[in-house]
Amino acid sequence: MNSEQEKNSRKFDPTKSELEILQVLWEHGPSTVRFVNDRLNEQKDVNYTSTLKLMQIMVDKEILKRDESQMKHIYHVIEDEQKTKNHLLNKFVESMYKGSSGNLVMQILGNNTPSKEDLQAIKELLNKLDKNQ
Amino acid sequence: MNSEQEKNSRKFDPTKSELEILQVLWEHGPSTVRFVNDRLNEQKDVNYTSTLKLMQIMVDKEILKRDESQMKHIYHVIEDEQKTKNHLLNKFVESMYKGSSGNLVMQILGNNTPSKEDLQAIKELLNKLDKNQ
DNA sequence: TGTTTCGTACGAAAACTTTCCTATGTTTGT
DNA sequence: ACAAACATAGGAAAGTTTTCGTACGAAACA
Repeated sequence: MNSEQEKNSRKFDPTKSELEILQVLWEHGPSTVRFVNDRLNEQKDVNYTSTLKLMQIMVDKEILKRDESQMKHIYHVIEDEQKTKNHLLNKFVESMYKGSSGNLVMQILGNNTPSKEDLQAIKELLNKLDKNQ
Repeated sequence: MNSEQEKNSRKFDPTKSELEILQVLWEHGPSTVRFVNDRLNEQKDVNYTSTLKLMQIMVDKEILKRDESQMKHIYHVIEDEQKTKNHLLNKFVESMYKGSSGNLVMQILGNNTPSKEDLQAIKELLNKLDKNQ
């Protein structure tokens, strides 16, 4: 097994705060600490150096990478957004629905009220899956 | 706002270990600490008193309630399984898919491979929703 | 050039979660 | 009655995550 594969298979389990930072970076792309901290402060009080520290830790964990060529370092997420979300989704389905994504979908459709657009999009996706099988 | 409503609106955020205990109780119904601990030990090493402590904490947090009429206390989950799961699901959708459950379903259907039975069940549910609208 | 503002680095405190040791009482079986 | 097995209670230790104080250098600007 080479180091590339090791890196990919390393389990990636962001903490609550790390996830908040990831979401800012996913939404806005590579950013400075200042920018991320400003976004976070729209939701909650958090000190600049706290955000800095967290993002430094995330670099250590190889969740983020940073461009240090400027004084204001630019941070970006290493792993693809979809890949990470899919991983977290699978973990969620695994622990909450015994691995059955069908169960989860049924709970969504049954207990919540998805918009008509959502429903339409889902139907189309289902049809496409049918044709491909 | 009366205390009943406060109780319902109190945010409920089980930790990782608490969730493991909840899952045992959801699957097997009201149980003793001994039973829960035995189930947990099928997956990981954990001392009896650790499980006891955790379940006592969960009683404090009003996640569990216990019947102390016997020497072996019987613990049961206070909130309904579906309600709790729905709450956690909503939080997940909120933070990961900007609140759009449609987005989540699409990711599931697109990136994973649900079984034919799952797909069929989903279609039927969709049809039922259509008729009710 | 001096001072104010803004940046990173680092360590330690604070907060939260998890684990388990010890004390103590109850039940079971000999 | 005694010992062994089993139950709860409580607190402290260990582990993890989050927050922030302090130090110090670079940039902006009066």
